[in-house]
Amino acid sequence: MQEKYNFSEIEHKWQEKWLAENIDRADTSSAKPKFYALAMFPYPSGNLHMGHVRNYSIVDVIARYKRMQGFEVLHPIGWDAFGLPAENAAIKNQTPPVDWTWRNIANMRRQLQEIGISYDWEREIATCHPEYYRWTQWLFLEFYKHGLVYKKKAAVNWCPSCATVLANEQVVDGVCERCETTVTKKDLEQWFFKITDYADILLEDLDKLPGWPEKVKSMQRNWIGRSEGVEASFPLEGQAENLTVYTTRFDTIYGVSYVVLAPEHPLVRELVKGTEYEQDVLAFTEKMKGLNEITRTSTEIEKEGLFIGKYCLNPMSGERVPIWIANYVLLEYGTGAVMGVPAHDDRDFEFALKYGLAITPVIQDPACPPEKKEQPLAAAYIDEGIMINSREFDGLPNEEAMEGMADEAERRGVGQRKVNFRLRDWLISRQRYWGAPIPMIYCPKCGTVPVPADQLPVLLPTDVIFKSGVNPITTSESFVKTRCPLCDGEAERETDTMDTFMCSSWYYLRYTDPRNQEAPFSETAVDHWMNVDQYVGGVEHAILHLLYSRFITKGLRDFGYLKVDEPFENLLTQGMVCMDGSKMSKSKGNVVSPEEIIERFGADTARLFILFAAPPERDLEWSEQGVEGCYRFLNRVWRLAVQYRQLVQTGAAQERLFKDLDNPAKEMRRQTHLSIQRVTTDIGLRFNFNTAISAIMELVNALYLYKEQPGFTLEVTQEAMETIILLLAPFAPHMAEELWSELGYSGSVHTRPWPQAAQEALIQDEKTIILQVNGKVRDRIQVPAAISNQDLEAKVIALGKIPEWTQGKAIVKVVIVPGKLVNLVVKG
RNA sequence: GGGCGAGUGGCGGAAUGGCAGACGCGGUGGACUCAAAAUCCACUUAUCGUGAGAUAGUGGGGGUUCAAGUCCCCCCUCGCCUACCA
Repeated sequence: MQEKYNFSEIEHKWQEKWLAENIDRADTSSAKPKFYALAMFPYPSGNLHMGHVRNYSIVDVIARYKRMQGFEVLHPIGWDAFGLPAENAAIKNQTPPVDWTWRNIANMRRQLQEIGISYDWEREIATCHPEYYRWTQWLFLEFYKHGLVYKKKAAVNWCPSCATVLANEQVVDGVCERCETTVTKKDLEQWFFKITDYADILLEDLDKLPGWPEKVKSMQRNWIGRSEGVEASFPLEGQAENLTVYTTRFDTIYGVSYVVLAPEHPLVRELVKGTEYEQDVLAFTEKMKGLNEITRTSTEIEKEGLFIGKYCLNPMSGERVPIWIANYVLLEYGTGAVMGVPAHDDRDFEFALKYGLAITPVIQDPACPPEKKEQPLAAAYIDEGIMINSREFDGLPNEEAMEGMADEAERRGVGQRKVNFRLRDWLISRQRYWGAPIPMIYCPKCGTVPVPADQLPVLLPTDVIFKSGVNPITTSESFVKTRCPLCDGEAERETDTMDTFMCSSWYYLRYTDPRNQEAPFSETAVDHWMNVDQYVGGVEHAILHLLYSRFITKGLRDFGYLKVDEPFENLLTQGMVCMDGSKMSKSKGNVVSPEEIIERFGADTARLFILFAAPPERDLEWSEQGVEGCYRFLNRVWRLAVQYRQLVQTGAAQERLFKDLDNPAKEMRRQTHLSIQRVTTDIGLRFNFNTAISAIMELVNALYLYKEQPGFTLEVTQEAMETIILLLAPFAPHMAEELWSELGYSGSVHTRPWPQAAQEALIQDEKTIILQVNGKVRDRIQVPAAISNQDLEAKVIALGKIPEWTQGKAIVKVVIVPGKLVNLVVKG
């Protein structure tokens, strides 16, 4: 055994051995209970960053710990390999995306192997591999077959720079998430997944996920945005048609003083046609179109609107109501038309004030003093109250009136209760090359025809030209020109590819059976491994990826391919890796490369630091000195092993008897088992790896001191050393493995059972009791652990410094917390 | 505007309602050394005190409790998400 900790040599040696033997292979037919540990798979950008290292280290600790606990662990890795950067790189360097991507994967695979994550490499997948995207296409067809995929012309978010459509989720502050170009609107025929059919169940089933952070669930709830309201029909004056509005405050219907439409609302053109208002209205609409998403939807911008010269009738009161258009009404939500109730809505209030529209209160604020009741409102009153100015509903609490009014509207056929969602259907078309082609064919005779499943995959063509602003796939004649599967006539292929969120919405299923050539996965494999027991990734995927994955899982369940309702049983969202207070990123120039750290300190140190510096959910502040501290700690463990080598080796495999231990030995042994207990709960129950590591550090510190004791006990020392190595195995797998073999143990430390805390070792003969007077700590005493409360009380009152504090005062109460504390409450 | 977090030493961070600051970093002192580095040991919230110790102390203010960093109410600051959703 070398005197010095040579991490580089050790790490490479074991990495090669583990890989050659694939010791982390997951066996589907194993009799052990299964555990599926999963990190969100990476985009192969070319290099691993610290965020990856953190993510994978967290999951690796869990995976290794579970293996030692006797579970058969599935811990796979793969590549979310389709996407824009490959294509941009292709344009820039004139290399095909496929080459760029595979080169990046090769490099990142090597980097992953250098941090010693315990993956089953035989299950590695890449979404850009035809054997993978073949099944992504199959998935598309399955959803199509079940009526959950459709094509429609839609005003879509268009990024002029990427020349593609973006999902709402990919537009951030009105600019493209990827290239930060301002997004515009464009009318295009697009493929959609009908996720809205699943809106209710996606919302409801969030309650089935106690293992998810509340934060993520609430983000999904808000995104789905379920609301209950009424769709009311306002008859248009002098026309047969109705104007439909959606409202969640039908109780305020008698307070309507105007109705307002989104400028793009199709009725607007019709209503103003040939009137004196036409020109102004069209000009206003054009102006709105010209504004980008941010300005348009910003609450900061002043409300602006225009009367369009027409009226409709309030379906409840029959009152004549002017029709307006305004910038604050969104076409996409509800019916694109809103009833304006200035007295009880902040936005309507602001609008009415500006344009001098009537403000009629219909709900009385109970807190409003009587003398103010007749005065004009200073602000909209949006809370509960008693109805006024609402005919037969006057005097009722507004919640009650809401029900009555809705009943009446339904009876009279002028309104209908309606549940509305903010969630839109999922637009999956992308006018890009580097993605899974949508398996559809357009035949002049037969129309839109799906590619038969046995003809999959629809391969990406290679005879394409890459240039900015054009979908390269359309430049491949061999791809576009095809034959109709039905009539064999000349036909054309769909040239759009799928949103990469499609590829990542089912990869966790493919891992269960990654080499299956007949199906995306076999029933046996998927039923055996699903659900994912622990999923770990960044909170940035809280909405999109996780919602789409839940949707796809529910669809496949409904089609009969799966049994599970939800894909991810437990979710952990890890914090960012920061430096100097802000997220490590290339643009900020505050990045530390994992490779550099591994070269200088080794993978075990890098892993240990990243797990020790903060609990996993929280942001982590990178600290060079912190890294050195962890390196020092591992060296300290190494030196301990070097010193004890001879001693431990002689007893490595033997049964140990702990008889006639002296006090220091008992204390050392207690420390050992206490550490086992703490590390076990910290990893298994709390995911607090930072405190788990500090518990191991304490054990190491205790052993350093114990060895200085005259006549220390061999068995106790052996047990402590062995425990340190076992507890360290999930965190610093290379060092643990090396020490395990150097100290004469056989086999891999990673296949050893996790140590168990022996209860008898934790028992103390004596305990320290805290003595308080009126809640303040005044003294502490050593007492036999088995002391009775009476004896303890008597002892406390008489002994130590306590009489000093109770002198001349009456003890009114004695609180005893057994084994811990005595509090005397005194008076006078 | 709304939602969710978080405020604890010089720093990262610990504390099932029961000794605030574990562990690590940094700092101080000592040992080893010709010397330095490394290592090992000890100390390290502030104020007062030679000392034993005392007092204060977890963003601010109230409250519940024998006992509050922890539970309840109000307020302040910071971070993230979301945003005219009718």
